[in-house]
Amino acid sequence: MKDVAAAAGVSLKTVSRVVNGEANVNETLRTAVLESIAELGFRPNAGARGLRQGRSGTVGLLLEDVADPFYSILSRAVEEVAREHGTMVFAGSSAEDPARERELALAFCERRVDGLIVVPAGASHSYLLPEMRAGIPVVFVDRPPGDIEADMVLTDNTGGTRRGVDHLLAHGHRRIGFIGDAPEIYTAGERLRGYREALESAGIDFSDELVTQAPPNPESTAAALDRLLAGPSPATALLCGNSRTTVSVLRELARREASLALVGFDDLELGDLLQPGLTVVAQDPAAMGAAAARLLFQRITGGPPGDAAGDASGPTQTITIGTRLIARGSGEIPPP
Amino acid sequence: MKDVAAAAGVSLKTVSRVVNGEANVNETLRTAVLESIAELGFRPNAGARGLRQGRSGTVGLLLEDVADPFYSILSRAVEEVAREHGTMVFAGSSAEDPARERELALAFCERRVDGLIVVPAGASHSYLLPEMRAGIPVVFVDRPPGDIEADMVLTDNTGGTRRGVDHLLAHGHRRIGFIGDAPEIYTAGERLRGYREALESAGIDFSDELVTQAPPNPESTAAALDRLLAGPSPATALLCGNSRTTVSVLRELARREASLALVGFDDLELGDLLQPGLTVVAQDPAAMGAAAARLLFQRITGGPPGDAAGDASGPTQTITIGTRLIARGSGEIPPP
DNA sequence: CCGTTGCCTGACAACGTTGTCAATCGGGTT
DNA sequence: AACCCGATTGACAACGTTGTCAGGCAACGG
Repeated sequence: MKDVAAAAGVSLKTVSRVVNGEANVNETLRTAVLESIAELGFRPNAGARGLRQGRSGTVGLLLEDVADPFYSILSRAVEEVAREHGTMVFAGSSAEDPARERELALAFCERRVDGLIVVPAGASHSYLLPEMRAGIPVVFVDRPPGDIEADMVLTDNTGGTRRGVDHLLAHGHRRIGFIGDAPEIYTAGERLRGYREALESAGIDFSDELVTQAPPNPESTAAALDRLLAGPSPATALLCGNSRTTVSVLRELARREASLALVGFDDLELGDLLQPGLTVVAQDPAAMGAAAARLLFQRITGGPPGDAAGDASGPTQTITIGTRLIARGSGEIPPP
Repeated sequence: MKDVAAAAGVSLKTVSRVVNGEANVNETLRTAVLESIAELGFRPNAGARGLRQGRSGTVGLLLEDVADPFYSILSRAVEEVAREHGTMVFAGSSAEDPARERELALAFCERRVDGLIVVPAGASHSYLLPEMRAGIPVVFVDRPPGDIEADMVLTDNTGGTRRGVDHLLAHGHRRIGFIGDAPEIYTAGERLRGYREALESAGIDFSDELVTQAPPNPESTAAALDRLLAGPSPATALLCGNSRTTVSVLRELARREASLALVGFDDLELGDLLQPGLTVVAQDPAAMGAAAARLLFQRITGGPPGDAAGDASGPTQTITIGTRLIARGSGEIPPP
């Protein structure tokens, strides 16, 4: 910038004014400065600007895994909203490791991100309190934070599984199994709750042997299927609590050449091409990402105090995103 | 940092020394400083450090679409390598729009990224020349840059389609169709070349009516299928030039209840669950991302001059990543 | 003619950090 | 006793930008 000023024969400050499009700069000088800028290939240093102004034009996005379709779609939605605010996105994968989550979050904070969107991996997030007090807004997505209060964007997990079970009930099933993720996982618990509620509303007793809560690996899923299909009155339908479980179940069913009514939670890319098509309770990761980003930027921009939606320090908000049942065949198989 | 220094009763510089783990600091003082840091919740400002040191600990990753599985896997691989170097990744989606690509790339440069990994959308990249001359290394992935010379990481596209065609030939096919992306796209051209070469090696005449080059939307794919399956000697096998085309073809075949031998280029998540399983020429996006990132960090770190692999200003390198044929059924259907 | 106003410009400090250099101190060397 | 050495510490400038403030100038009203 010093060079540009010298080349254009003006002061540093005038170059700064031109770069920032401030009013009250003589048109001749402005042109001269712009020419020098082009000639020298000058590009303002966002870091230095951030240092002076206190804003980096940067947000951090902390996911379980950038490569997971659910999160990558969410990520893209965040990016789009950030773009509207002239902000770039740091993305990082926690790999479900609380230590790594923390390490990444603090690394983002060292980069002085203007805000943080976090899919919690660990159970404790009090390590973020100092940062939040220092003025970095944080929005949690998909799962609530462990031990602090903050804005959240969640899926209507309970309503989703309720809808899935209702769908199976409507097709005549009474023995409906559920295979969900480990009970420590927030979403797993919520989804199980929806399953129970739906059965209860239908006046059907909850039976333990129809429910499995385990990590979604092939082995435990196969074992869960064994349990479901064994015994005198086996399950005729199954609700899968997450997409990895759904995939494992599909593989296992294909291997056994077995079939039963199936509804998955969370959509799969090629669900319509399977035989039969996969019926799912679809989440809307793009809506979640967009909602989280909007919430975050409201906090960053900081509306007038008192305006609940805009006040940077207002009470925390929770946004719940609904689910959509997509019937493609597998969920409409009647009981034998 | 000033506050920490005051609290610990030392100078700014001593705090800096402790933060950076420099030698020659009295153990007592070091402890005192660390205590003050913890107490005040001090976190060093990476922007200011970058300003002084000339390194931001940041790289930019410019993709077509963060949400696309191919790129999101690539992205994760880049993140892992960056992590080893204590570097965070800015990710951005160009949406195949050259203007947006440029805008994002320059925004990254304003943030003073230490390097740039780019999947080119546009045909011209000379706009990056000033930045590269200013010392920002750039590595291109998946496609070569338009009009500049730089490091690249590419898939062996030609070898991949050759392998796919060979596979179909080995299963007895002689009328093998090819539906690829528009000819402007680099990878589409390379893949078509592999198709031609494989046919040539087998002594089979290339026939125009078996080849379509068009954007991978459902309509043009359906039209292409029409052409392939019409006429006196229709195609008995088909090689799809990219995964979106593959999906369109699968949908269209399902709709028509038709079937033919099919090999896709680029793997699909649930390819093994389809009936029949989808045979593909799989790319390795993780390997591409890792290779690109390693190349980039070699340039950033800047090995000894003369060391081709490490010299920051050495000659450009091109790394080619091989493909893998995964037979799952659809490519092993014999001709009627 | 003079004070006022509005426009335009530049000098300077400050943002938070680190590299450079000088200063101090205890101890060993000649 | 004079000297040198290494270890330890701090003062200060610099990185590239912008906010603050003051100064200069022309037009304007009185």
